[in-house]
Amino acid sequence: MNTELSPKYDPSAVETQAYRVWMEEGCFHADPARPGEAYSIVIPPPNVTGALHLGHAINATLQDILVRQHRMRGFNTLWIPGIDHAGIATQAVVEKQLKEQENKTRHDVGREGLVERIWKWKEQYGSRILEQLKRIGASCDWERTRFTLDDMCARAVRETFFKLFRDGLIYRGKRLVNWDTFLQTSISDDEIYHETVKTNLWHIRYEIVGKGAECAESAESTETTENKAGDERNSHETEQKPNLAKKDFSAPSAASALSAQSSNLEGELSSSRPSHMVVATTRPETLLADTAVAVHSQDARWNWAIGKSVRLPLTGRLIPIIADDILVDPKFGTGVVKVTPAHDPNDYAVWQRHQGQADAIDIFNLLTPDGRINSERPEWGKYAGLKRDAASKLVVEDLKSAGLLEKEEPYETQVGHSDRSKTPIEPYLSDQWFVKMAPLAEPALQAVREGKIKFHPERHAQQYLSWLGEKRDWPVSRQLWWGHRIPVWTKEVEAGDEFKKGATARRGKAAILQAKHGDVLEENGQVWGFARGLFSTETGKGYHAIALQGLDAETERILESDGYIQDPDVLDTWFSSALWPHSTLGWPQLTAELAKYYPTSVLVTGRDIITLWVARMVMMGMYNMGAANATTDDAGRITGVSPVQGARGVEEPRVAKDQSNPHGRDARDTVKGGTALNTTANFEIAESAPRGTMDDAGRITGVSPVPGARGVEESRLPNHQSNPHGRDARDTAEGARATASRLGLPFLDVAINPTILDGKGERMSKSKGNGVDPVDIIDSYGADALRFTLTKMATETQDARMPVKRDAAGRNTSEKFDEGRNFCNKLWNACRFALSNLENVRPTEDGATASNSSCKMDGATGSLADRWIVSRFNHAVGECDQALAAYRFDAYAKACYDFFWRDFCDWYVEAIKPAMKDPARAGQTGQVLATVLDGALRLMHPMVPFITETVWWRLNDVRPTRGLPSRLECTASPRLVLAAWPKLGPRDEAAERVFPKLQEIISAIRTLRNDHKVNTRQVVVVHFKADDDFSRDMEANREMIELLATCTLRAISADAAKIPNAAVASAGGCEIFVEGLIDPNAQKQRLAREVEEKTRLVDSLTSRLDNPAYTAKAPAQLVQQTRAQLTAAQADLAKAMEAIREL
RNA sequence: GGGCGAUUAACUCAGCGGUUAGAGUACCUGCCUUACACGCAGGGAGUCGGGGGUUCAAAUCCCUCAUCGCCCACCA
Repeated sequence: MNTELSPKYDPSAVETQAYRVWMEEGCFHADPARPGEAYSIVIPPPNVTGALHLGHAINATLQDILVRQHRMRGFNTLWIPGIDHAGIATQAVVEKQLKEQENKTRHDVGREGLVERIWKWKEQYGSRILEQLKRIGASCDWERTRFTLDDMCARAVRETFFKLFRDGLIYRGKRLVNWDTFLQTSISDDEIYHETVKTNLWHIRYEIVGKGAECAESAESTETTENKAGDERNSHETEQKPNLAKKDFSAPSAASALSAQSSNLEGELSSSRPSHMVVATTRPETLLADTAVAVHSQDARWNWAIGKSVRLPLTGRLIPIIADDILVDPKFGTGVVKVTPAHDPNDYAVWQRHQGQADAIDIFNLLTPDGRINSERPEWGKYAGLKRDAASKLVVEDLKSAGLLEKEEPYETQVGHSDRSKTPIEPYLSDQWFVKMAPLAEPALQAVREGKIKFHPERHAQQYLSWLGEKRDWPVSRQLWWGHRIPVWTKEVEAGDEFKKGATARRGKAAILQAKHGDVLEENGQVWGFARGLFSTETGKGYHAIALQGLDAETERILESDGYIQDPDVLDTWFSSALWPHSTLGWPQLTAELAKYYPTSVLVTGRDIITLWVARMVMMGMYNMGAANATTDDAGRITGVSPVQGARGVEEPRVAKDQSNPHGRDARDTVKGGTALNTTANFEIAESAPRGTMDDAGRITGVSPVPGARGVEESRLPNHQSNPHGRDARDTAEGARATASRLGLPFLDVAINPTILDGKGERMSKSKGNGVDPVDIIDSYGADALRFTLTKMATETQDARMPVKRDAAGRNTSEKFDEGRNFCNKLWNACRFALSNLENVRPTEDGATASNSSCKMDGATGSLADRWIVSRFNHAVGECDQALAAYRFDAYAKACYDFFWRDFCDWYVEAIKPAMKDPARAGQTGQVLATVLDGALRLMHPMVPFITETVWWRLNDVRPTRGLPSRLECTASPRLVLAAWPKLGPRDEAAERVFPKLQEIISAIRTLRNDHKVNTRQVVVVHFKADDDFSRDMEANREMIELLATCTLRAISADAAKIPNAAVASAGGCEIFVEGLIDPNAQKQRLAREVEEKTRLVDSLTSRLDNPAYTAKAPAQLVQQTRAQLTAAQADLAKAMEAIREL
């Protein structure tokens, strides 16, 4: 290979070649059999909905930095790439395309047709995404690329669903869900965004109807029994009671109604009990499905009416007036709330709360799946079939003509919209599968609370904890066609619960009908399914449901030929994402990869999916991989599968809880607000815990490692389980890994990468049009430039703003990448220069040994510059190590930048030019140059891999042996990607003390030259007045000073005489006189500035020292330092003032 | 309503108890000094959002106000 570096840096040539070599040589491929501690990362799989933008690019870059650095550090490193099928999002995109291009809906093309189209989309965008990642330079193990919908993931999904199903953690229930009427599927809370919508608040009159005609009497009794507090107001009410009954309900005058209402609001002096209640709503059409109105039990305006009814407008149906102190805020509005359980989450909660109580209320589903008023109730006849807006309009009109519309006022409200279809969502009552969260969430909370998993920056743990702490059950079914189909087959059972009586007389799949509720189904000792009885409150029918454990087309066929039907729904896309860290490694098979690389080392992701994804991965990782299912060695590696303890171990803790709950209600199954799930709408019969036993014989592969008692116990009882040793097992890396492995944690660290915003502070996204395609940036700036800039932006302050503008080609771009490009260009050219110097110099003949002995870097004979740059390099190594260990990528980039550009290019390379031309010294300095260049390339490689790799090849050609093996590790490696990470070496304090002083005086001379407008090439004559030590240092480095300051040193001594007509400066603790620079004005200006500065400093230091508290309380060393500073500053000031006087 | 974060040079951001607050970009001056003009040398530029407090010492810690952003909940 010709390794010569082209004079002009051409990113695309460099990138193409380097990446091809890495791929051809399998540099990214991980082999679990190879030695080395494991370091593994799974990529957050990008959605296959479209191409990647800069948000993905920064995420990939940061992971690649970690992966490359650890690979160089000798870890057995694996980075798994992959893509997410992104269920609803992808289907929505394809459906939209279908509509736009062919004007068809999914129903026109059918399930298979649509899924086929989505697969095509997936092929197209999936490969585009992988291509983008490669262009960025991601060093993923492409042989292990996964897709959340591939067979490997599918097996993990089946296994997990099966386990949850068997363990009673999955149930089917009627729930009020967020319904996307366009896509006709439920969506999770997280897929909703709110938009402010201008609408009206309609005040509607509901006529109060007593039980029979005896309103007054019943009112009285209500008061006496229920009102213990609020006597004052009650006395009003009691006195006013007689006026109540006689009212014309049908058409009260507006005036009287208004006055009645307003006085009611004040709760005083109302002359009569109102004949009606006024409720306000933004959704008048939902009143059709009202099943109650609620008031606060302590609200004297209304509590007398509790137990009475109101006549529902337009339908005439009577609905009860109930008390609900949670729903109703008596201070808000009229104090009366209409209750539409099937169409409002709060109202649904009311319905739940009142279930089984004396004041239980009804629930009617109002809508059809496509968002129209349904025709389930005859009373809705006129409105049935109307969509939201039409129904609303008509209802309002009808209310108006019936005189029941009290008023109509403009109102702004937040309306939930589906993130996928961008249409308003409707609360909708439907059958869904749910995962119980409480038992899964608790251990996941614990893992973070106890620091087993650490967030970086730490504060992000809070979001995780607060979300998981709610333990809201997870609705996992989606009425979609793109995704993992729910692996449950059901068959109606005629005699209601016949399935419960079945017997497993025969083994084998033919015996499924005999399987009874709670049976583990097996054949030849191989478990294949689990049976459960379901009961539908809606149809009143019983169902036999079987969840399959694995992917087995044959079994599915048998089931289906037996009349079983697979559930049509698919799983929430996050279900498969939640398994990602272990499913990609082969689980449920116990693969070598799983044993070696799980738990993964770190998850790098954006903060927006901490709840959606991170939390669920922890839960499912712990559930599937936790504890007793595998034994581990001391380092936490899985060494084998322990005998599966069977379902019993899992059951026991659960059974204990269930016993208190004989009706199958699950008190743990709560929704927000502490309301227990009402279980009469729950399909599941769970009167006994699953009872299956699992055969542990004959399991080789393909059978799940089932969590045994221990893991589950731990997770169930976390609060009793304070760390007995009082110390965090993370004290050692090995301990951390062992703990994580035992608990099944998917990763040890979570590093949150910044969100990329545009110049206006808006989140970058395709749909907003402010998204930037990383490939566009790579095309115009280069991948390394992209990576450098993104790395530098990866600060702890999360939002990274990036002004975006449009380039000539109409692509989005950003000037932010100039910095990265400049850096890469500098890097290229500096390397080219260094290498051309090295080419011209013979390396010391006998290689490392000779050079090692001839170059005494920490002795006195090496040049100051040589010793200094090695020390600076070691400083940089320390900075980089520290930064990367703390996930401070910006600090890593800065350390590289400062070292390479400022120290190496600006000073070292300039300083050694004469030495490299001098055959007597070039050998030695060449070794240092080669060695430091070697180290710098290693240090920067994770961030800018292409350019460093390319230069590395050239360096290997030019200098196969660098020298200085004792300082910098120089293990021969033909490929930088596989070379060793630099070791932290010692600093050279003397060199780092003296060199900066030389820098100072050089800068001072340069400044004088500039101030006096001396021509760049004109050599000036300089005298120094300096102490003996520094005089010696300057003398020793005369060549460097003269070169870098373009000057000749005339006199250097402690008593150098003042030179007439010389420009004067002081720096590095000495006085500098530059001959022949006569520009009194410039000189005056400069001295005046210096006097001002020094005066300020002297004042500041003086006042500090004058403060007795300071000298008494501040550290002595600091005080001493301050004194020394003051002395120096005073001396400087005196000199400057004297110089002014002499002008 | 609850939580988190931000506010530092014209712009984008570091710094998070201790010298005269830094970088990149932009700007000004001079240089095409044969590695690099995507560069070199030099320079100007900030009462660290306002107010209070703690401390010998505050950009840094605490309180408060203002503005902006994000997350969660909710608005009948």
